[in-house]
Amino acid sequence: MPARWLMKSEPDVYAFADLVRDGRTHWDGVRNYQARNMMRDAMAIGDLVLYYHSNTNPPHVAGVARVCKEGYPDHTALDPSSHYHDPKATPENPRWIMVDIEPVVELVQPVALNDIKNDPYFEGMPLVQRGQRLSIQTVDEHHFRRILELGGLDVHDLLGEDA
DNA sequence: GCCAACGTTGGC
DNA sequence: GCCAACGTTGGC
Repeated sequence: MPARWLMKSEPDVYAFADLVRDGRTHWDGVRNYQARNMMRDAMAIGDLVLYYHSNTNPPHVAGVARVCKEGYPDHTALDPSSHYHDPKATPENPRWIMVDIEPVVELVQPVALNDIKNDPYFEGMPLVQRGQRLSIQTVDEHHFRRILELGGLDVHDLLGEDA
């Protein structure tokens, strides 16, 4: 069973529509060890991702993406001209890791953070926990499915299951 | 723009 | 290894 994830992006920086336009992207710029470790150790090709828009009103899940390349060095850490440059990164020890993702489908209806917060079904989901800032989070299967439903998608169809 | 929560840095 | 200072995240 592939794992389920949630990845945050500010739509002004890189929205789900940008991912759809590009067809695929490097998830560069992650500079948090917990998030890095998940990309390095746990994310696998085929894993599905809830694409979450943060720092927008309202914050919401916008679409579904899929991991299409597993963890490898984030070259922006080595690039002095990059906003994500890290002087402590070296080619021998690149320090930061990224994965590639590709779009699967946009939600028919975006699922707002508030709707997730107000639904007891999502109790315990990291996204709604106080102080949770991680830009990459694991998502339980039942939470994942419920988000897709609320987003107006056919879950069985999307996951390739018999109805 | 505010600020709570949290992570990182670096002096000691 | 402690912890104060500082930076970032991200909802509101």
